[in-house]
Amino acid sequence: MIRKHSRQRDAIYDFLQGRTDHPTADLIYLGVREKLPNISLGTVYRNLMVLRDAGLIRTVDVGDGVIHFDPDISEHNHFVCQSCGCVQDLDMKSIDLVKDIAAENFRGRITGYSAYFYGVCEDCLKKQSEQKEKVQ
Amino acid sequence: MIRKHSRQRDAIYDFLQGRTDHPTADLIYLGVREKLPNISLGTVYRNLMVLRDAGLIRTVDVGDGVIHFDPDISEHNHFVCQSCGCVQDLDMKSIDLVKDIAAENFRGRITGYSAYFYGVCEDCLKKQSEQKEKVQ
DNA sequence: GTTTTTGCAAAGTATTTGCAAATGG
DNA sequence: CCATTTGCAAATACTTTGCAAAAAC
Repeated sequence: MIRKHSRQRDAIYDFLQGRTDHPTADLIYLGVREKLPNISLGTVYRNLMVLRDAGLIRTVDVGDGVIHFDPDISEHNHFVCQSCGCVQDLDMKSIDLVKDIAAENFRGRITGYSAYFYGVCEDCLKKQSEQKEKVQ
Repeated sequence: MIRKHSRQRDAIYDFLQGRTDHPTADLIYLGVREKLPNISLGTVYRNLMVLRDAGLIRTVDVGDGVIHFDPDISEHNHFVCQSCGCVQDLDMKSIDLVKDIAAENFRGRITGYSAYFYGVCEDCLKKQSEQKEKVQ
């Protein structure tokens, strides 16, 4: 639980605000170090988990073995580009419908789900078609 | 790519066949060691990845930081019990519908998704209601 | 015989933790 | 002042890798 303020935690929180690129702890560490050069990676990890437990940020798992962090705490899903690795938000309607579909044939209680979608992002699709044009 | 047979790889594959409990590499190592006491953990990891790349088994990520392995290569989703940690198969209809819902407002190309559902499994629900009865 | 696979141990990667010192209220 | 938080470094957990020897074909 958060009991006191700390410049470090505030800096980490502020760094995340407005970002939609879902950085990893390592990237956050590098970014926050520009304002607080003495901050340590351990402190970054600790505070990210504290902020997560306080419900102020979210962790995002996209199957790459690294935790990503998201300042957007509203219920939404994510997309990972298999070409460039970027993680994007997914504005997904009927997000609860998915849970209902899963619960249909299941005898336990389903309270939620975690999902990520993968494929090729808009930018990489563009680059791919530009490459094709060059070849022709 | 698989070029030669090996007792180790066969034993790992056989150990998984028929299982629905999605064991981790470590558990597979312990299990296979009963038949091949000299097998090493590195060999287990190597072969699990070889089998996965050959499309003979699947890896399952349920957000607990450990890779689980599944001999069932058909498209299906998974459920993790937050009480006991077990991983169960989910017989989920309209599995592709989920992809379609996600693609609605997205400008890239979505080719697939990975999802796991969480909650309380049937067994743990039962245990919980038994506990309640005792207290009353 | 040549190539693949193994066992072992060491390395790698991401994250967590113990502890004395610093900071916050 | 006293409890929380920090920086540092060491530890942990899981997985991957290098290499000489063994196994497969």
